[in-house]
Amino acid sequence: MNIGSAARAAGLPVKTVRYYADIGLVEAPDRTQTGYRRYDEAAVRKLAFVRRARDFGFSIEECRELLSLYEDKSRSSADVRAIAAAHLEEIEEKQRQLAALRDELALLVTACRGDDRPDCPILDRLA
Amino acid sequence: MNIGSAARAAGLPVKTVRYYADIGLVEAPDRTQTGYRRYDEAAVRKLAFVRRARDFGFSIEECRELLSLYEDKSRSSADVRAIAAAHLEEIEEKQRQLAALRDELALLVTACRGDDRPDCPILDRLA
DNA sequence: CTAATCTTTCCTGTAGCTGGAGAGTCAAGG
DNA sequence: CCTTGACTCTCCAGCTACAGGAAAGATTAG
Repeated sequence: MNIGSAARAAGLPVKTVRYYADIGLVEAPDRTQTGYRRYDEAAVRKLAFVRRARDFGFSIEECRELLSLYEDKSRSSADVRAIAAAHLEEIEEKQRQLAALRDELALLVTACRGDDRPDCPILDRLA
Repeated sequence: MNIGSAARAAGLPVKTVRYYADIGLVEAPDRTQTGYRRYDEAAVRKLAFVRRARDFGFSIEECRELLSLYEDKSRSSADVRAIAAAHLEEIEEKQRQLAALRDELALLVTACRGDDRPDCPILDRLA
């Protein structure tokens, strides 16, 4: 399986697959004589695993940890849970910040008449 | 006023003030004979304006637009409002995505016992 | 006068890719 | 056999919004 098919199967751009190999996250098992990367089923599964974890907002480093736990049959679910719980906490913190921001900005937007005249509570607030 | 005092007055790191000058966002009015940037009150006001806009999550390019509207005494508040409203829409979209993500991840975390055993719904979901 | 603090420019690195150049490889069609 | 088009390779640059650090000059306090 060449990189193109592997990328399609995993749902990732070819560039990204190559990038993951460069940083040692998911490397192709071997190369052809002419230097083409060959991917097997296991590698494709790992790529797809990473894609889903990335969709969940896990960082590359978190993905690396999750991947090694994924590979480790004697892992404890507590280890995985700890990573996910920490990530969940980050997301919730981000949510709180975003909510505060939104509320304040929404106030400004509704306060601004948005007409031809120059007076604008939004700029006033920023000044 | 040297860059250090200006940065303190505006609540920004010196590095950031220099960066804003480099990208032509807020430039120091002039330089001393020995090359030191001199900032005046107006420049400091602009720096503080940008800092607050950045706190609101506006991008540098949005700040550039807001700044030119801020400077333009014949601006219409509608122009400002349009930028803010667009940004608000982005924030709300981000909020929706984050909420969906959080809910799904929270489900997984609660589903995982987090003990010494290897079976883990989180990894199962990612695999 | 000296030591400490500021300031300058320039270069590098961050996260996570994406785009492009230029060159080589492969499979199919004529 | 040749060509064409699709695929792949490596390397380099750029994106956001700065942060860190080196080496050198400027300024200020004691």
